[in-house]
Amino acid sequence: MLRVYNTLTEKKEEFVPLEKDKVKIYACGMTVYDKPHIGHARKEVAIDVIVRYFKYLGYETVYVRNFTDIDDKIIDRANERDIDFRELTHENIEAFYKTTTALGLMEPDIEPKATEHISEIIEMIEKLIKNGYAYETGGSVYFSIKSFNQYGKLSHRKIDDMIAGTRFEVETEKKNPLDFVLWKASKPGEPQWESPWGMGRPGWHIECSAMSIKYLGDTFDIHAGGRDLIFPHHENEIAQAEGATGKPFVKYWVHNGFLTVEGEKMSKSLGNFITVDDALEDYHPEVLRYFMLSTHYRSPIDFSIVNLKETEKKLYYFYTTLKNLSVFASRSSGNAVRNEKAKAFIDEFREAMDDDFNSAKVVAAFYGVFKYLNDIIVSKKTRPAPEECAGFEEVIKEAGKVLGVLQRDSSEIIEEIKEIQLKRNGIEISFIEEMIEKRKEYRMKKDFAKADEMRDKLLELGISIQDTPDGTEWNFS
RNA sequence: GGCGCCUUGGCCAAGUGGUAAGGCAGAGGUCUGCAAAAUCUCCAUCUCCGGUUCGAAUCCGGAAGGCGCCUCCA
Repeated sequence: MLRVYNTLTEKKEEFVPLEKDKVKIYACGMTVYDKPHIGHARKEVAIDVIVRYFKYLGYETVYVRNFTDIDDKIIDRANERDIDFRELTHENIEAFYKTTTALGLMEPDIEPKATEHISEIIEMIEKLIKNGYAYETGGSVYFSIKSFNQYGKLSHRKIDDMIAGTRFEVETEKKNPLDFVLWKASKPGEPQWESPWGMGRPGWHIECSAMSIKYLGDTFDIHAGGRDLIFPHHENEIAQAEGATGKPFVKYWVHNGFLTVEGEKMSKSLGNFITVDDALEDYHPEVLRYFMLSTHYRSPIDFSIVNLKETEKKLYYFYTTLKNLSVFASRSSGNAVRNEKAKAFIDEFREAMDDDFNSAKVVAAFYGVFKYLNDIIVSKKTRPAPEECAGFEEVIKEAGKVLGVLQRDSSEIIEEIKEIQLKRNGIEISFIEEMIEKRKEYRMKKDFAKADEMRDKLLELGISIQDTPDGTEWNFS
């Protein structure tokens, strides 16, 4: 039984889809005023795994992820660079796609853009005015939060408390300081569209309500996003959607925790702003992905060098084991056999994922199985039959597919990781090969003192070597 | 000022009232020319103080520390 934590009820609930065997998911995508950063990556990986697990369970999924390609920040950035806002958003959308490809994220079924849904937005605003939830003033339209008596139900706040804590300047045309803009009258030179209230553009929250309802219906199963979106963005989305349709908007609200960098919040002012591109310079995409999954999606995660290196080591270990395993599995006559241990692993995997997508627990389960495999494979006595080895390969791939890891060819990915490590450490591979060659010569001459010297030199650079039946191998330790 | 979250061994991290998963690091063993890799063994009573309970890391109250949101933010 799958259980999902719902921000609305603040509890883990049994997942029951609105429509049998079907899950409709909307995840708030980027506001494309800048390049995607690693916080975006975390959110994308989290929702990606959630969607993958639904598919794994046999649900038909409809996954919608939007681009908000018009808002104040976009206009400001475009003005700073003196380019058209469309040029800016196009650029950042391309950058976003680059990272989703690198991180192996599934493509959503639908990717609507705000600027392509202006008429739906206007329609929704008209409904809100008609239903008495919104008012027009000076060419702009605002949502009146006082008129929506459930306002605050998602973020569990009281309106009066929020007003007391208001720190920003109250815009005079608003009836209530917490009222938010649905349609913004445009200033000269700004992007603008025609509307019943004059030229203007949509407010920041309305696009998600309009687009999610258009593609998923008035009520759908899951709406996801970062924690920070709970208020005001998602709170406002509920007010808009339910105000317009009169129906419940979303059944389960899912929010991922924040990512910190070396213990601090990531921000431009702290100078610790890391784009996905930056991160991919130093770490393999699958390492980044696996790192994101080693902590439960709702918990905060700290992006630190120590943590990343540990993850890198883990993946390296997994793929090395997989490589050894495949040697035996390839002798299989054909049919893979899942023995007790293999079945137990899959059970563990499902149980963990059923518990609010607890990928951190899956990580532990992976450890268990890899450790077990390393143990039994080395000995001829305990080594499972080739068919059983193939069975292990199968279950690892099966679980790995949901997390989006361990699908690649072991040898290839090991080489890729090594390349990144060499680059990161500024070491030439030719130097390593030279040292290994020299050591080999000394060893042939039984000059172990000299041979050890070669090894020590490599060790100083963080490189350890292993003598295997197939020759000497090296890796970063 | 308001609302919410977090605090588990040197570090990272699961823990859903029933007697602390896993990993890294560390110590010791096997293997090895020596190593490394792999593997085995060892290594915590859960920030503090009260309370509920036969029994609490898990529930309640309080304290301390950290964080987030309330303004754009995944």
